[in-house]
Amino acid sequence: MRKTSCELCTNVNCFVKMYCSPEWIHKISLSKSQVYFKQNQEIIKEGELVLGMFFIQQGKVKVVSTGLDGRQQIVRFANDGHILGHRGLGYERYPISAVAMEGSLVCFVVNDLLSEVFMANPKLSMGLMVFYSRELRKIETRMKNIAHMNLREKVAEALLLMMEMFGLNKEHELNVPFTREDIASTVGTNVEQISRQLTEFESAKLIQKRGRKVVILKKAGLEHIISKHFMQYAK
Amino acid sequence: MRKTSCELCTNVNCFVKMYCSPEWIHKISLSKSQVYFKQNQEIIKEGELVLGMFFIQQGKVKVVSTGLDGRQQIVRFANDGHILGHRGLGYERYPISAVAMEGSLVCFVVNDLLSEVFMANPKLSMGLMVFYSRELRKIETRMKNIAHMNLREKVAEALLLMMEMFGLNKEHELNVPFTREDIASTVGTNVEQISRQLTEFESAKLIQKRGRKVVILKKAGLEHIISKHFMQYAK
DNA sequence: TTTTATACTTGCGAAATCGCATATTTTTAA
DNA sequence: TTAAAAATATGCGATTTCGCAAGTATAAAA
Repeated sequence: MRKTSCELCTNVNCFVKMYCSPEWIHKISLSKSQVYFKQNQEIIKEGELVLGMFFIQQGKVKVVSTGLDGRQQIVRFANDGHILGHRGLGYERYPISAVAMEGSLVCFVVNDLLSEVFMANPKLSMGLMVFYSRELRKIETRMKNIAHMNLREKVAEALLLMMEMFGLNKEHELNVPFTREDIASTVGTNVEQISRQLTEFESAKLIQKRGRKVVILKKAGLEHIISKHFMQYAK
Repeated sequence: MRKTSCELCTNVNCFVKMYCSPEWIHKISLSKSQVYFKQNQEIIKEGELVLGMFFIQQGKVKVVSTGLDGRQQIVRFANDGHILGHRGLGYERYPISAVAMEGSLVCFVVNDLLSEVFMANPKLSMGLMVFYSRELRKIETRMKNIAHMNLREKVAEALLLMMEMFGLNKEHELNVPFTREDIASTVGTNVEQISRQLTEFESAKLIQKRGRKVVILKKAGLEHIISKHFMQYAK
Protein backbone atom coordinates (compact mmCIF):
# COMPACT_ATOMS: atom_id res chain seq x y z
CA MET A 1 0.00 0.00 0.00
CA ARG A 2 1.41 3.36 -1.05
CA LYS A 3 1.41 6.44 1.19
CA THR A 4 -1.34 8.96 0.50
CA SER A 5 0.12 12.38 -0.23
CA CYS A 6 -1.43 15.16 1.86
CA GLU A 7 -2.25 17.08 -1.30
CA LEU A 8 -4.41 14.24 -2.60
CA CYS A 9 -5.86 13.20 0.74
CA THR A 10 -9.62 13.64 0.90
CA ASN A 11 -9.88 13.94 4.66
CA VAL A 12 -11.22 17.45 5.09
CA ASN A 13 -11.03 17.36 8.89
CA CYS A 14 -7.24 17.02 9.00
CA PHE A 15 -5.62 19.83 10.97
CA VAL A 16 -2.67 19.96 8.63
CA LYS A 17 -4.85 20.52 5.59
CA MET A 18 -7.05 22.97 7.44
CA TYR A 19 -4.43 25.24 8.92
CA CYS A 20 -1.08 24.88 7.14
CA SER A 21 0.21 26.76 4.12
CA PRO A 22 0.57 24.78 0.85
CA GLU A 23 4.37 24.73 1.14
CA TRP A 24 4.20 23.26 4.61
CA ILE A 25 1.56 20.76 3.62
CA HIS A 26 3.96 19.62 0.94
CA LYS A 27 6.89 19.36 3.38
CA ILE A 28 4.80 17.35 5.79
CA SER A 29 3.53 15.12 3.03
CA LEU A 30 7.09 14.25 2.04
CA SER A 31 8.40 13.39 5.47
CA LYS A 32 5.37 11.88 7.17
CA SER A 33 4.94 8.15 7.43
CA GLN A 34 1.70 6.21 7.21
CA VAL A 35 0.73 2.98 8.91
CA TYR A 36 -2.28 0.71 8.76
CA PHE A 37 -3.41 -0.77 12.09
CA LYS A 38 -5.61 -3.81 12.27
CA GLN A 39 -8.51 -4.15 14.71
CA ASN A 40 -7.31 -4.27 18.34
CA GLN A 41 -3.75 -3.28 17.41
CA GLU A 42 -2.08 -0.69 19.60
CA ILE A 43 -1.28 2.54 17.80
CA ILE A 44 0.20 4.11 20.91
CA LYS A 45 1.46 2.20 23.94
CA GLU A 46 1.44 3.77 27.38
CA GLY A 47 4.98 4.34 28.61
CA GLU A 48 6.69 4.43 25.24
CA LEU A 49 8.85 7.32 24.09
CA VAL A 50 7.06 10.26 22.50
CA LEU A 51 8.48 10.57 19.01
CA GLY A 52 5.77 12.60 17.31
CA MET A 53 2.05 12.91 16.64
CA PHE A 54 -0.46 10.69 14.89
CA PHE A 55 -3.22 11.92 12.62
CA ILE A 56 -6.07 9.52 11.91
CA GLN A 57 -6.70 9.56 8.19
CA GLN A 58 -9.49 7.05 8.40
CA GLY A 59 -10.41 4.84 11.34
CA LYS A 60 -12.03 4.26 14.71
CA VAL A 61 -9.94 4.42 17.85
CA LYS A 62 -10.28 4.23 21.63
CA VAL A 63 -7.88 6.05 23.90
CA VAL A 64 -7.29 4.17 27.16
CA SER A 65 -5.53 4.72 30.41
CA THR A 66 -4.40 1.54 32.13
CA GLY A 67 -3.98 1.08 35.87
CA LEU A 68 -1.33 -1.03 37.56
CA ASP A 69 -3.99 -3.62 38.24
CA GLY A 70 -4.78 -3.86 34.53
CA ARG A 71 -8.12 -2.12 34.85
CA GLN A 72 -8.69 0.16 31.92
CA GLN A 73 -10.44 3.47 31.53
CA ILE A 74 -11.55 4.62 28.09
CA VAL A 75 -10.74 8.30 28.12
CA ARG A 76 -12.20 9.20 24.75
CA PHE A 77 -13.06 7.87 21.33
CA ALA A 78 -11.59 9.21 18.10
CA ASN A 79 -12.13 8.93 14.36
CA ASP A 80 -11.21 10.54 11.03
CA GLY A 81 -9.18 13.71 11.35
CA HIS A 82 -8.58 13.35 15.07
CA ILE A 83 -5.16 13.57 16.63
CA LEU A 84 -3.45 10.94 18.77
CA GLY A 85 -0.42 11.41 20.95
CA HIS A 86 -0.86 15.14 21.49
CA ARG A 87 -0.94 14.50 25.22
CA GLY A 88 2.67 13.50 24.87
CA LEU A 89 3.62 17.09 24.03
CA GLY A 90 6.20 18.23 26.52
CA TYR A 91 6.55 14.73 27.90
CA GLU A 92 9.06 11.98 27.55
CA ARG A 93 6.61 9.10 27.43
CA TYR A 94 3.00 8.59 26.42
CA PRO A 95 0.61 8.68 29.37
CA ILE A 96 -2.08 6.68 27.57
CA SER A 97 -2.57 4.02 24.92
CA ALA A 98 -4.57 4.19 21.72
CA VAL A 99 -6.13 1.08 20.20
CA ALA A 100 -7.72 0.64 16.78
CA MET A 101 -11.34 -0.52 17.16
CA GLU A 102 -11.38 -1.44 13.48
CA GLY A 103 -8.80 -1.25 10.69
CA SER A 104 -7.40 2.29 10.73
CA LEU A 105 -5.02 4.28 8.56
CA VAL A 106 -2.84 6.69 10.50
CA CYS A 107 -0.28 9.34 9.50
CA PHE A 108 2.73 10.06 11.70
CA VAL A 109 4.83 13.23 11.92
CA VAL A 110 8.05 13.37 13.99
CA ASN A 111 8.67 15.88 16.77
CA ASP A 112 11.35 17.98 15.07
CA LEU A 113 9.25 18.68 12.03
CA LEU A 114 6.25 19.41 14.24
CA SER A 115 8.08 22.16 16.13
CA GLU A 116 9.04 23.81 12.86
CA VAL A 117 5.50 23.52 11.59
CA PHE A 118 4.10 25.16 14.71
CA MET A 119 6.51 28.06 14.58
CA ALA A 120 5.80 28.67 10.90
CA ASN A 121 2.02 28.16 10.95
CA PRO A 122 0.50 30.14 13.83
CA LYS A 123 -2.97 29.31 12.57
CA LEU A 124 -2.26 25.65 13.19
CA SER A 125 -1.24 26.39 16.77
CA MET A 126 -4.41 28.40 17.25
CA GLY A 127 -6.52 25.67 15.71
CA LEU A 128 -4.90 23.10 17.97
CA MET A 129 -5.44 25.27 21.01
CA VAL A 130 -9.13 25.44 20.24
CA PHE A 131 -9.11 21.68 19.75
CA TYR A 132 -7.37 21.18 23.10
CA SER A 133 -9.78 23.49 24.82
CA ARG A 134 -12.73 21.49 23.45
CA GLU A 135 -11.13 18.24 24.54
CA LEU A 136 -10.69 19.67 28.01
CA ARG A 137 -14.27 20.78 28.11
CA LYS A 138 -15.53 17.38 27.04
CA ILE A 139 -13.45 15.47 29.50
CA GLU A 140 -14.32 17.80 32.35
CA THR A 141 -17.97 17.24 31.64
CA ARG A 142 -17.38 13.53 31.54
CA MET A 143 -15.49 13.64 34.82
CA LYS A 144 -18.40 15.36 36.49
CA ASN A 145 -20.76 12.82 35.00
CA ILE A 146 -18.73 9.83 36.12
CA ALA A 147 -18.64 11.35 39.59
CA HIS A 148 -22.33 12.27 39.82
CA MET A 149 -24.35 9.90 37.66
CA ASN A 150 -25.64 6.53 38.75
CA LEU A 151 -24.93 3.42 36.75
CA ARG A 152 -28.02 3.61 34.60
CA GLU A 153 -27.22 7.17 33.62
CA LYS A 154 -23.57 6.44 32.94
CA VAL A 155 -24.39 3.57 30.61
CA ALA A 156 -26.90 5.71 28.75
CA GLU A 157 -24.24 8.38 28.36
CA ALA A 158 -21.68 5.88 27.11
CA LEU A 159 -24.06 4.70 24.38
CA LEU A 160 -24.77 8.28 23.33
CA LEU A 161 -21.06 9.04 23.33
CA MET A 162 -20.34 6.18 20.95
CA MET A 163 -23.30 7.12 18.80
CA GLU A 164 -22.11 10.70 18.55
CA MET A 165 -18.61 9.66 17.56
CA PHE A 166 -19.27 6.68 15.27
CA GLY A 167 -22.89 7.03 14.27
CA LEU A 168 -25.32 4.23 13.34
CA ASN A 169 -25.32 1.98 10.29
CA LYS A 170 -28.36 1.37 8.07
CA GLU A 171 -29.71 -1.09 10.61
CA HIS A 172 -29.42 1.57 13.33
CA GLU A 173 -26.70 -0.41 15.07
CA LEU A 174 -23.79 1.46 16.67
CA ASN A 175 -21.36 1.66 13.78
CA VAL A 176 -18.25 0.36 15.53
CA PRO A 177 -17.19 -3.04 16.87
CA PHE A 178 -17.11 -3.08 20.66
CA THR A 179 -17.56 -5.41 23.61
CA ARG A 180 -19.38 -5.05 26.92
CA GLU A 181 -15.92 -4.65 28.36
CA ASP A 182 -15.45 -1.48 26.32
CA ILE A 183 -18.58 0.06 27.75
CA ALA A 184 -17.53 -1.03 31.22
CA SER A 185 -14.17 0.71 30.71
CA THR A 186 -15.90 3.84 29.55
CA VAL A 187 -18.21 3.91 32.52
CA GLY A 188 -15.85 2.62 35.18
CA THR A 189 -17.64 -0.58 36.18
CA ASN A 190 -17.58 -4.27 35.30
CA VAL A 191 -19.07 -6.31 32.49
CA GLU A 192 -21.88 -7.79 34.56
CA GLN A 193 -23.33 -4.41 35.40
CA ILE A 194 -23.29 -3.49 31.72
CA SER A 195 -25.14 -6.67 30.82
CA ARG A 196 -27.81 -6.01 33.41
CA GLN A 197 -28.21 -2.39 32.34
CA LEU A 198 -28.44 -3.20 28.65
CA THR A 199 -31.08 -5.79 29.43
CA GLU A 200 -33.02 -3.17 31.34
CA PHE A 201 -32.73 -0.69 28.45
CA GLU A 202 -33.97 -3.40 26.12
CA SER A 203 -37.07 -4.06 28.24
CA ALA A 204 -37.67 -0.31 28.23
CA LYS A 205 -37.51 -0.48 24.40
CA LEU A 206 -34.69 2.04 24.22
CA ILE A 207 -32.26 -0.34 22.56
CA GLN A 208 -32.20 -3.80 21.08
CA LYS A 209 -29.42 -6.30 21.58
CA ARG A 210 -28.32 -8.22 18.48
CA GLY A 211 -25.58 -10.45 19.74
CA ARG A 212 -22.69 -8.15 20.43
CA LYS A 213 -24.30 -5.35 18.44
CA VAL A 214 -26.56 -2.73 19.94
CA VAL A 215 -29.43 -1.14 18.03
CA ILE A 216 -30.43 2.33 19.19
CA LEU A 217 -34.22 2.42 19.13
CA LYS A 218 -34.96 5.62 21.00
CA LYS A 219 -32.14 8.11 21.25
CA ALA A 220 -34.41 10.65 22.89
CA GLY A 221 -35.16 8.16 25.64
CA LEU A 222 -31.47 7.77 26.43
CA GLU A 223 -31.00 11.51 26.36
CA HIS A 224 -33.87 11.97 28.72
CA ILE A 225 -32.21 9.67 31.25
CA ILE A 226 -29.19 11.94 31.50
CA SER A 227 -30.91 15.27 30.85
CA LYS A 228 -31.04 16.28 34.49
CA HIS A 229 -27.25 16.53 34.51
CA PHE A 230 -27.05 19.05 31.72
CA MET A 231 -27.47 22.75 31.92
CA GLN A 232 -28.52 24.68 28.88
CA TYR A 233 -27.70 28.33 28.69
CA ALA A 234 -30.02 30.95 27.32
CA LYS A 235 -28.66 32.19 24.00
CA MET B 1 -5.09 49.79 44.29
CA ARG B 2 -3.06 50.53 41.14
CA LYS B 3 -2.62 48.04 38.36
CA THR B 4 0.69 46.16 38.38
CA SER B 5 2.51 46.63 35.09
CA CYS B 6 3.65 43.37 33.51
CA GLU B 7 7.20 44.69 33.35
CA LEU B 8 7.34 45.10 37.11
CA CYS B 9 5.30 42.03 38.00
CA THR B 10 7.30 39.50 39.98
CA ASN B 11 5.26 36.46 39.03
CA VAL B 12 7.80 34.35 37.16
CA ASN B 13 5.28 31.68 36.19
CA CYS B 14 3.15 34.00 34.07
CA PHE B 15 2.82 32.75 30.49
CA VAL B 16 2.95 36.24 29.10
CA LYS B 17 6.26 37.01 30.77
CA MET B 18 7.66 33.62 29.89
CA TYR B 19 6.84 33.50 26.20
CA CYS B 20 6.11 36.97 24.80
CA SER B 21 8.52 39.47 23.32
CA PRO B 22 9.19 42.66 25.34
CA GLU B 23 7.12 44.79 22.94
CA TRP B 24 4.14 42.51 23.31
CA ILE B 25 4.52 42.33 27.06
CA HIS B 26 4.32 46.09 27.01
CA LYS B 27 1.22 46.15 24.81
CA ILE B 28 -0.51 43.63 27.04
CA SER B 29 0.50 45.53 30.14
CA LEU B 30 -1.16 48.68 28.81
CA SER B 31 -4.47 47.17 27.81
CA LYS B 32 -4.98 44.47 30.42
CA SER B 33 -7.20 45.05 33.40
CA GLN B 34 -6.67 43.78 36.91
CA VAL B 35 -9.24 42.81 39.52
CA TYR B 36 -9.06 41.71 43.12
CA PHE B 37 -11.49 38.97 44.14
CA LYS B 38 -12.38 38.31 47.76
CA GLN B 39 -12.69 34.82 49.23
CA ASN B 40 -15.63 32.92 47.73
CA GLN B 41 -16.19 35.48 44.99
CA GLU B 42 -16.80 34.16 41.49
CA ILE B 43 -14.08 35.07 39.00
CA ILE B 44 -15.81 33.23 36.18
CA LYS B 45 -19.48 32.29 36.10
CA GLU B 46 -20.67 29.26 34.13
CA GLY B 47 -22.84 30.35 31.22
CA GLU B 48 -21.48 33.89 30.88
CA LEU B 49 -20.06 35.25 27.64
CA VAL B 50 -16.39 34.53 26.94
CA LEU B 51 -14.71 37.90 26.65
CA GLY B 52 -11.08 36.96 27.25
CA MET B 53 -8.68 35.11 29.48
CA PHE B 54 -7.73 35.51 33.12
CA PHE B 55 -4.19 35.16 34.46
CA ILE B 56 -3.82 34.62 38.21
CA GLN B 57 -1.15 37.00 39.44
CA GLN B 58 -1.46 35.83 43.01
CA GLY B 59 -4.19 33.70 44.51
CA LYS B 60 -5.86 30.36 45.17
CA VAL B 61 -8.74 29.26 43.00
CA LYS B 62 -11.06 26.30 42.47
CA VAL B 63 -12.55 25.56 39.07
CA VAL B 64 -16.02 24.01 39.35
CA SER B 65 -18.59 22.51 37.05
CA THR B 66 -22.14 22.78 38.31
CA GLY B 67 -24.95 20.35 37.53
CA LEU B 68 -28.58 21.31 37.04
CA ASP B 69 -29.31 19.93 40.47
CA GLY B 70 -26.74 22.27 41.99
CA ARG B 71 -24.26 19.53 42.72
CA GLN B 72 -20.76 20.72 42.07
CA GLN B 73 -17.65 19.05 40.80
CA ILE B 74 -14.26 20.61 41.45
CA VAL B 75 -12.43 20.05 38.20
CA ARG B 76 -9.07 21.43 39.23
CA PHE B 77 -7.30 23.81 41.56
CA ALA B 78 -5.18 26.73 40.40
CA ASN B 79 -2.75 29.26 41.85
CA ASP B 80 -0.14 31.85 40.87
CA GLY B 81 0.60 31.98 37.16
CA HIS B 82 -2.24 29.68 36.16
CA ILE B 83 -4.75 30.54 33.49
CA LEU B 84 -8.52 30.72 33.87
CA GLY B 85 -11.09 30.81 31.13
CA HIS B 86 -8.94 29.11 28.51
CA ARG B 87 -11.60 26.45 28.16
CA GLY B 88 -13.78 29.18 26.73
CA LEU B 89 -11.52 29.41 23.67
CA GLY B 90 -13.63 28.82 20.63
CA TYR B 91 -16.81 28.98 22.67
CA GLU B 92 -19.48 31.53 23.23
CA ARG B 93 -19.98 30.93 26.94
CA TYR B 94 -17.90 29.60 29.80
CA PRO B 95 -18.53 25.93 30.51
CA ILE B 96 -17.31 26.21 34.11
CA SER B 97 -17.03 28.60 37.03
CA ALA B 98 -13.93 29.70 38.91
CA VAL B 99 -14.12 30.75 42.56
CA ALA B 100 -11.47 32.44 44.69
CA MET B 101 -10.65 30.28 47.71
CA GLU B 102 -8.88 33.23 49.30
CA GLY B 103 -8.29 36.84 48.21
CA SER B 104 -6.84 36.69 44.69
CA LEU B 105 -5.42 39.19 42.24
CA VAL B 106 -6.23 38.42 38.61
CA CYS B 107 -5.25 39.99 35.28
CA PHE B 108 -7.65 39.98 32.35
CA VAL B 109 -6.88 40.22 28.62
CA VAL B 110 -9.65 40.62 26.02
CA ASN B 111 -10.17 38.23 23.11
CA ASP B 112 -9.12 40.52 20.27
CA LEU B 113 -5.78 41.33 21.79
CA LEU B 114 -5.26 37.64 22.60
CA SER B 115 -5.65 36.60 18.97
CA GLU B 116 -3.06 39.16 17.90
CA VAL B 117 -0.72 38.04 20.63
CA PHE B 118 -0.98 34.41 19.56
CA MET B 119 -0.29 35.18 15.91
CA ALA B 120 2.72 37.32 16.79
CA ASN B 121 4.22 35.10 19.51
CA PRO B 122 4.34 31.51 18.31
CA LYS B 123 6.32 30.55 21.39
CA LEU B 124 3.36 31.54 23.52
CA SER B 125 1.08 29.29 21.49
CA MET B 126 3.57 26.46 21.87
CA GLY B 127 3.87 27.08 25.59
CA LEU B 128 0.11 27.08 25.94
CA MET B 129 -0.21 23.89 23.96
CA VAL B 130 2.18 22.18 26.31
CA PHE B 131 0.19 23.58 29.21
CA TYR B 132 -3.06 22.29 27.71
CA SER B 133 -1.54 18.92 27.11
CA ARG B 134 -0.47 18.69 30.76
CA GLU B 135 -3.92 19.74 31.89
CA LEU B 136 -5.42 17.04 29.73
CA ARG B 137 -3.07 14.49 31.12
CA LYS B 138 -3.88 15.44 34.69
CA ILE B 139 -7.60 15.41 34.23
CA GLU B 140 -7.54 12.13 32.36
CA THR B 141 -5.65 10.58 35.22
CA ARG B 142 -8.13 12.04 37.63
CA MET B 143 -11.05 10.73 35.61
CA LYS B 144 -9.62 7.23 35.75
CA ASN B 145 -9.09 7.60 39.46
CA ILE B 146 -12.59 8.83 40.16
CA ALA B 147 -13.89 5.90 38.16
CA HIS B 148 -11.68 3.22 39.70
CA MET B 149 -10.79 4.24 43.25
CA ASN B 150 -12.88 3.56 46.29
CA LEU B 151 -13.89 6.35 48.63
CA ARG B 152 -10.92 5.99 50.93
CA GLU B 153 -8.53 6.24 48.01
CA LYS B 154 -10.31 9.17 46.44
CA VAL B 155 -10.20 11.19 49.65
CA ALA B 156 -6.50 10.46 50.05
CA GLU B 157 -5.94 11.63 46.51
CA ALA B 158 -7.92 14.83 47.06
CA LEU B 159 -5.76 15.71 50.07
CA LEU B 160 -2.58 15.07 48.10
CA LEU B 161 -3.93 17.14 45.21
CA MET B 162 -4.54 20.13 47.47
CA MET B 163 -1.17 19.67 49.09
CA GLU B 164 0.58 19.60 45.75
CA MET B 165 -1.15 22.76 44.58
CA PHE B 166 -1.20 24.86 47.73
CA GLY B 167 1.42 23.30 49.98
CA LEU B 168 1.50 23.28 53.78
CA ASN B 169 2.05 26.15 56.18
CA LYS B 170 4.58 26.12 59.04
CA GLU B 171 2.14 24.09 61.14
CA HIS B 172 1.90 21.51 58.33
CA GLU B 173 -1.73 22.42 57.70
CA LEU B 174 -3.01 22.50 54.12
CA ASN B 175 -2.27 26.08 53.15
CA VAL B 176 -5.68 27.04 51.75
CA PRO B 177 -9.11 27.63 53.30
CA PHE B 178 -11.56 24.87 52.40
CA THR B 179 -14.59 23.04 53.72
CA ARG B 180 -15.54 19.40 53.81
CA GLU B 181 -17.92 20.31 51.02
CA ASP B 182 -14.92 21.24 48.85
CA ILE B 183 -13.36 17.84 49.33
CA ALA B 184 -16.72 16.21 48.66
CA SER B 185 -16.99 18.15 45.39
CA THR B 186 -13.50 17.09 44.40
CA VAL B 187 -14.21 13.46 45.10
CA GLY B 188 -17.81 13.27 43.95
CA THR B 189 -19.50 12.32 47.19
CA ASN B 190 -21.21 14.03 50.14
CA VAL B 191 -19.95 15.77 53.26
CA GLU B 192 -20.78 12.93 55.63
CA GLN B 193 -18.55 10.49 53.81
CA ILE B 194 -15.68 12.99 53.95
CA SER B 195 -16.13 13.39 57.70
CA ARG B 196 -16.08 9.66 58.24
CA GLN B 197 -13.03 9.21 56.07
CA LEU B 198 -11.07 12.04 57.69
CA THR B 199 -11.86 10.57 61.08
CA GLU B 200 -10.52 7.26 59.88
CA PHE B 201 -7.33 8.88 58.53
CA GLU B 202 -6.92 10.60 61.88
CA SER B 203 -7.13 7.33 63.80
CA ALA B 204 -4.55 5.94 61.40
CA LYS B 205 -2.31 8.92 62.33
CA LEU B 206 -2.06 10.06 58.71
CA ILE B 207 -3.64 13.44 59.38
CA GLN B 208 -4.84 15.53 62.27
CA LYS B 209 -8.05 17.56 62.25
CA ARG B 210 -7.81 21.06 63.75
CA GLY B 211 -11.28 22.44 63.39
CA ARG B 212 -11.70 23.07 59.73
CA LYS B 213 -7.99 22.76 59.10
CA VAL B 214 -6.24 19.55 58.20
CA VAL B 215 -2.67 18.76 59.25
CA ILE B 216 -0.82 16.33 57.02
CA LEU B 217 1.14 14.04 59.33
CA LYS B 218 2.24 11.31 56.96
CA LYS B 219 2.23 12.16 53.29
CA ALA B 220 3.87 8.85 52.45
CA GLY B 221 0.97 7.05 54.10
CA LEU B 222 -1.56 8.82 51.92
CA GLU B 223 0.53 8.13 48.85
CA HIS B 224 0.72 4.49 49.74
CA ILE B 225 -3.06 4.26 49.83
CA ILE B 226 -3.32 5.29 46.18
CA SER B 227 -0.05 3.81 44.94
CA LYS B 228 -1.65 0.74 43.41
CA HIS B 229 -3.36 2.97 40.85
CA PHE B 230 -0.16 4.47 39.51
CA MET B 231 2.20 3.02 37.00
CA GLN B 232 5.77 4.13 36.94
CA TYR B 233 7.72 3.78 33.77
CA ALA B 234 11.33 2.69 33.62
CA LYS B 235 13.50 5.62 32.68
C1' DT C 1 -19.20 38.21 75.27
C1' DT C 2 -23.30 36.19 73.86
C1' DT C 3 -26.05 34.75 70.22
C1' DT C 4 -26.87 32.83 65.86
C1' DA C 5 -25.66 30.60 61.88
C1' DT C 6 -22.92 27.42 59.70
C1' DA C 7 -20.09 23.54 59.43
C1' DC C 8 -18.87 19.08 61.12
C1' DT C 9 -19.62 14.35 63.17
C1' DT C 10 -21.73 9.91 63.90
C1' DG C 11 -25.32 6.24 64.12
C1' DC C 12 -28.14 3.53 61.46
C1' DG C 13 -31.22 1.60 58.03
C1' DA C 14 -31.82 1.82 52.88
C1' DA C 15 -30.15 1.48 48.45
C1' DA C 16 -26.83 0.71 44.99
C1' DT C 17 -23.10 -1.63 43.32
C1' DC C 18 -19.99 -5.40 43.32
C1' DG C 19 -18.22 -9.93 42.35
C1' DC C 20 -18.46 -14.80 42.34
C1' DA C 21 -20.69 -18.77 40.24
C1' DT C 22 -22.91 -20.76 36.59
C1' DA C 23 -25.52 -21.10 32.42
C1' DT C 24 -26.17 -19.58 27.89
C1' DT C 25 -25.07 -17.50 23.63
C1' DT C 26 -22.06 -15.88 20.15
C1' DT C 27 -17.86 -15.73 17.78
C1' DT C 28 -13.70 -17.67 16.17
C1' DA C 29 -10.90 -21.36 14.72
C1' DA C 30 -10.19 -25.93 13.13
C1' DT D 1 -19.78 -27.99 9.78
C1' DT D 2 -18.15 -28.88 14.13
C1' DA D 3 -15.49 -27.91 18.11
C1' DA D 4 -13.38 -24.75 21.17
C1' DA D 5 -12.93 -20.34 23.02
C1' DA D 6 -14.63 -16.09 24.23
C1' DA D 7 -18.23 -13.10 25.43
C1' DT D 8 -22.66 -12.36 27.50
C1' DA D 9 -26.50 -12.99 30.91
C1' DT D 10 -28.41 -13.56 35.45
C1' DG D 11 -29.12 -15.12 40.35
C1' DC D 12 -27.66 -14.00 44.83
C1' DG D 13 -25.15 -12.84 48.93
C1' DA D 14 -21.47 -9.49 50.43
C1' DT D 15 -19.86 -5.00 50.54
C1' DT D 16 -19.82 -0.26 49.88
C1' DT D 17 -21.86 3.95 49.69
C1' DC D 18 -25.73 6.82 50.57
C1' DG D 19 -28.71 9.94 53.06
C1' DC D 20 -31.57 11.21 56.79
C1' DA D 21 -31.53 12.59 61.56
C1' DA D 22 -29.83 14.32 65.57
C1' DG D 23 -26.24 16.09 68.16
C1' DT D 24 -21.73 18.67 68.68
C1' DA D 25 -18.35 21.96 67.53
C1' DT D 26 -16.75 25.98 65.26
C1' DA D 27 -16.93 30.41 63.15
C1' DA D 28 -19.39 34.66 62.30
C1' DA D 29 -22.35 38.29 63.79
C1' DA D 30 -24.62 41.10 67.11
